[in-house]
Amino acid sequence: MTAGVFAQKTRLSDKALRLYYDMGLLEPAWVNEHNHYRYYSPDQLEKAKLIGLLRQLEMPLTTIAEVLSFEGAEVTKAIAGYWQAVEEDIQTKRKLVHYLKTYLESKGESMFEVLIRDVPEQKLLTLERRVYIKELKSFIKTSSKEMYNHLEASKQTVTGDRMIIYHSLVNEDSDGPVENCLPFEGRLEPIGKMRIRLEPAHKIAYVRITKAQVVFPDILAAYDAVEEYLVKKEIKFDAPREIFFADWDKTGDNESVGDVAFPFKA
Amino acid sequence: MTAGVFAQKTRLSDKALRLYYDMGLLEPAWVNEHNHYRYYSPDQLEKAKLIGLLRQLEMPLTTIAEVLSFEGAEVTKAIAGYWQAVEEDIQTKRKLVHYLKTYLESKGESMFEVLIRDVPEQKLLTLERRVYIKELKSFIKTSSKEMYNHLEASKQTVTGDRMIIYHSLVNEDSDGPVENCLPFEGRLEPIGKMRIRLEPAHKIAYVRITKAQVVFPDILAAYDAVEEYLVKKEIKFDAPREIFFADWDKTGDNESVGDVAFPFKA
DNA sequence: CTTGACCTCGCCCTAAGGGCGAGGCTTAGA
DNA sequence: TCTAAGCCTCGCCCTTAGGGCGAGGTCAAG
Repeated sequence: MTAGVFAQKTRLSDKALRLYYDMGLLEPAWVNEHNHYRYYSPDQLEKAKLIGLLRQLEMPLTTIAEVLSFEGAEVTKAIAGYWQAVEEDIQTKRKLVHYLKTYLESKGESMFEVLIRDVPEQKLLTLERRVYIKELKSFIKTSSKEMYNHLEASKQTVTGDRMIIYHSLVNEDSDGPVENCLPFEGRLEPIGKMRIRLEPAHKIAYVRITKAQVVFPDILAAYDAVEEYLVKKEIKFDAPREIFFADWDKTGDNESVGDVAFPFKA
Repeated sequence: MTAGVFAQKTRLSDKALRLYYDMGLLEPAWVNEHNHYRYYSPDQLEKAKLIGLLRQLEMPLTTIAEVLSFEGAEVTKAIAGYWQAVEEDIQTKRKLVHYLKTYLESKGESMFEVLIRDVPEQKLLTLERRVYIKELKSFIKTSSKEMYNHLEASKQTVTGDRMIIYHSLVNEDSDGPVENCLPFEGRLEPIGKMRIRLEPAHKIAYVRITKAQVVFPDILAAYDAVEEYLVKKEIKFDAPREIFFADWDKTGDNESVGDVAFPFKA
């Protein structure tokens, strides 16, 4: 079967078939070595059609190649896995759409009240790492645990509110350094990747957030509110942070758990 | 504010900002005519951030430009409209995933029994048009109504099963000509774009489908079954058609409404 | 005056092809 | 046997929304 006929039968374009050949996704049954004419066999119709259907899902060709390398139930599993990821992606975007809606509707009348307060000098035990948004939760969990363990082993206790500092943008495809911080007093040796540093006294502009608001994209509104406030006042600020003063597990969804804060020099 | 500072504040890349400038989506507050340095004003932060969020939805820049050209509630509406389209697209794909699952699971043991029957010569009143899959339903509805009206006005009646012939591929981005056909007897003048033609006697290979199966992508399985049968027997066939013998509105979801058929010459 | 940081511009790259045109191959008709 | 039409391949440029890199111009501070 010539390339043209095969294209018609599979409802794939000639160009697409050539591409699949070039990248080894669907090799013709026979290729004339002299003029490079491609000839397909009827056995290949099924595979070609499957590729076409997977492309209708906008599955990338590399993923399709993977899927086709499987057999039997694995194929279905691979497709389901891919689709699961798509659904999750859509779910995130859905939330963003919702956020945009409320953001645009409440334009101007921010739901947040921006406050200012002084933060005294603090000694911090910190763990910093570059993480993507996906890894953020687990990073916070494990790094907190490590640090608490270290403090306990050293017979020291936490003396302030734990903080997450976002030194740079963290999202789907940008891993800003994130620093998990625990304030303490007394003496402590740094172990592993932990650092001990002194944070000078400063002021922060902040808004108080509830547990329910600590979720993408709702939390963006909190950041926006503080940032807008500072920009309006022409105050220069440093890396934003989330300061948690409540015990996460013991806090209800509509109770305050912490602040979204931007430090600045008075 | 220089380009770099603005990029940091908006969390957009420098390249992106330049692109938005080049295409007029977000013009800097001032551009140095001599060295083309761009300078932005704080007023533009909000717009830039909105663009960034819309890009997170993977909204195309042209659509973003449209959205930004609106004001007030129109903006929200435009975003909602865009998102609606995305959801519909996902819904279609979701169905396709489901179809793939059942298709791959029931590999080999097709649920359809392919049958052969003779179709006698028929006189057809037809309306043909190029339509995309989106327009298909409404085309069938309106063209059927037109033809029924014409038959009634001419005191003729339908003498066979109505048929939809797909002369070429119809989907999201390919509008094959689609022909809606009503068999009749007697004399009739063609009006408007209607055609009257004689379809010679032929054989068809077909599978019977229920009302529930007349929906993308389930109907693909029916097409596949017949096509596979004919290919295996090395029988050449013509444009496929859907032949409906039942009254759509009076048929239950699991009752047969028609056949998916491929005509061929014996 | 120099250094380093910042900025622009231009080129090439991505994924999955679409469109077009040159040139080669094959086959049917004259 | 010649020719024209149709089919095939290959190569180039185009699309989106930028990313990466390098050359060269610019700015502010030491």
